[in-house]
Amino acid sequence: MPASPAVTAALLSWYDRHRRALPWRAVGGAEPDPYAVWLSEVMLQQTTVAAVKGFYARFLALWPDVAALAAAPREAVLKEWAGLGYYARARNLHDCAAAVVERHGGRFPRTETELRALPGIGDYTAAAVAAIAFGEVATVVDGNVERVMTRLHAVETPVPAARPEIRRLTAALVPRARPGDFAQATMDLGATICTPRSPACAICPLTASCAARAAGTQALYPRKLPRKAVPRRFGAMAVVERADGAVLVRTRPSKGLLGGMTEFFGSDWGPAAPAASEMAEASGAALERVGQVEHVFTHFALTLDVYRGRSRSGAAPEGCRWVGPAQLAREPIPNAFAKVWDAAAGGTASAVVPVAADGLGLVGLE
DNA sequence: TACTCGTGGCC
DNA sequence: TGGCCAAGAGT
Repeated sequence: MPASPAVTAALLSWYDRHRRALPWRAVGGAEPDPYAVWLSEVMLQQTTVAAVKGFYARFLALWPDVAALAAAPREAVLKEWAGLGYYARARNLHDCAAAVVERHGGRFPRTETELRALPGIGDYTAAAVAAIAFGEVATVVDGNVERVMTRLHAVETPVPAARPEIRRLTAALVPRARPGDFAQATMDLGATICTPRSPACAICPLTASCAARAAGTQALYPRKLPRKAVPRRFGAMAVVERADGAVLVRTRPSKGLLGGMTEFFGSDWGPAAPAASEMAEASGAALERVGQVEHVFTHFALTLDVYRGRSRSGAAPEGCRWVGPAQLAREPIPNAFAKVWDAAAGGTASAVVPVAADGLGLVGLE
């Protein structure tokens, strides 16, 4: 399949002048570190560059290579991932590191097929690591590439049904010489020029070849089917203290929503929040309601009534445990529950632990 | 195929 | 304010 020299050349030329400087990118033609490429690609799944940068730096400092990450305790990996979202990625990341050590002697395999067989590596990440880290001629298709290609060719089929067509269109443009740069160029273009809203067509290197631009319809692509409305659920969560200042927590089931993460004592989530008396009885504590927090997950919104109080007996309800401040700081607490902590701590001046605001919450636990 | 699975920023 | 969006994977 012959490449399209004009579009590919224009894109690579633009990339050579305007590529973004990102921490995980090798500089000056240096060899990319496959571990760094893989780690960044997993973190970047459905996640913005801005959100990833701090997490990436901390992971690389704590675990500089795949063997170090494989040897880390699972709880430590989850704790460092807390706040980044999609926690199955953290579990798969850890499993993948172990698999690379066990199956491949601690070196990432270089082919798309071998990479694809590892935990947490799907079609996109396998192609991206193969192309960027190893120079394999792989077709990398992410959300940016979809947007660029559907505009370039005015693809009328909505995604995800258009994926096979988008893949063919992309594959026809991949150069044998610089497949990794081509992939990153297309993604950089999608992130900075061919953006979802208000694309900067006037300064786009592909504007002369773009079918949507010629028709003035660039904003219509990629075509998408309407989504369903997100339902709302209600529940309650309580920050319960023991006399010595320990707090009641429990670990969520290892799979599913926020799998393996730590939560405070709480109710199930459903059409209505439980009554205050119900929460008090189940927790064995005298509770006061201190507020409400709102959190929007991908497919539902959650409203939690927040309670705070002191245990009467010091007994932990079934499945719960007491943790002191030092241990609490090591717990993997997702942002949804960090909001609960903040609301409980901010409820009165006599909050157990002072809370500052650093944008990540839980500063009072450090 | 269609659903599950976080979070923050944007307009 | 709320819907949309972001370098997707697993089931």
